[in-house]
Amino acid sequence: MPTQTSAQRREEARHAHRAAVDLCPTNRVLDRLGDKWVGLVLVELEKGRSRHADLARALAGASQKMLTQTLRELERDGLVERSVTPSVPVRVDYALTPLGESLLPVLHTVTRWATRHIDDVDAAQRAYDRNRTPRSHK
Amino acid sequence: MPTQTSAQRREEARHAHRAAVDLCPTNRVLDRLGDKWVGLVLVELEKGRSRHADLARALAGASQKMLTQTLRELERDGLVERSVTPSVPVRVDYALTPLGESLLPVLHTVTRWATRHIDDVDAAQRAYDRNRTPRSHK
DNA sequence: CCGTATCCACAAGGATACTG
DNA sequence: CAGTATCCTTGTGGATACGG
Repeated sequence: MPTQTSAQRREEARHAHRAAVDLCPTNRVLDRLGDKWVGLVLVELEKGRSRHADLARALAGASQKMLTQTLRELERDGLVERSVTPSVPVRVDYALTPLGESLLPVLHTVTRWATRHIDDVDAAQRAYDRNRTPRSHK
Repeated sequence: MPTQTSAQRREEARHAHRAAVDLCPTNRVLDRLGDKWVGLVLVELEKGRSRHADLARALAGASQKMLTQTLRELERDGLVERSVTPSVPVRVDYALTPLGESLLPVLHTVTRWATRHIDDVDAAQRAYDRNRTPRSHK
């Protein structure tokens, strides 16, 4: 008589595998890169140090909350450096750290693939949708 | 007298910018790559064609629903090909398409950066957290 | 064996208003 | 100017059960 049912064993395996996935460096990086505004911020900072207000202008689609949150996460990861100049009003600049700059080539690799193959992806999506959503007339 | 308030103009700009972001090939790809199980599936299929059940075993952490959903999305994007052998019970295999294989080097670039620099990221996070959550004793 | 349908919890993201 | 706090809507992912 087993001390655990097979369902119990499977659930344990699920949790163990999930913990491993969450620790996996690649997945952690993909996760960060997958955040909605991270790519845009990196591209913007690649042009050079930038003030908060300038970033806000460049990322007009992002809410103030999301912009700040994104910058904080990147700062915590050591990818972005935040520097405050205590004037009145205060001036806050953001810049890539060396670690952040080392990530740029990775981003460029993604961008290159995307621009080269996005047409293929679009075509595939259209073909897929065509076969599943046949023209309404029967 | 302006026909729109500045608040209205800013909101329009937000929406316009967001639409552009959603269309941007790079962001679309980052979005897909950021999906929780996409990286794992690609790594698994890189080893070769695989049955659904084998993928389920390899991705023990993923629920059946998410596994299927992930595979569908990748199929729709033209990255993965699904083939059904109508035996009893049915046998379903998944394999990378040439387009999917062309994405592997991109993934490897991410993996390489991640394994090389994850220690730096961890150190940065610890340092950041240390300065914001000072030891409880005062 | 493979897939779908439901229902559900939680996290991500956004709108707004307010502070130093 | 930069940031925080609050509230709210939506999307993502998971558990479970059922069907071909």
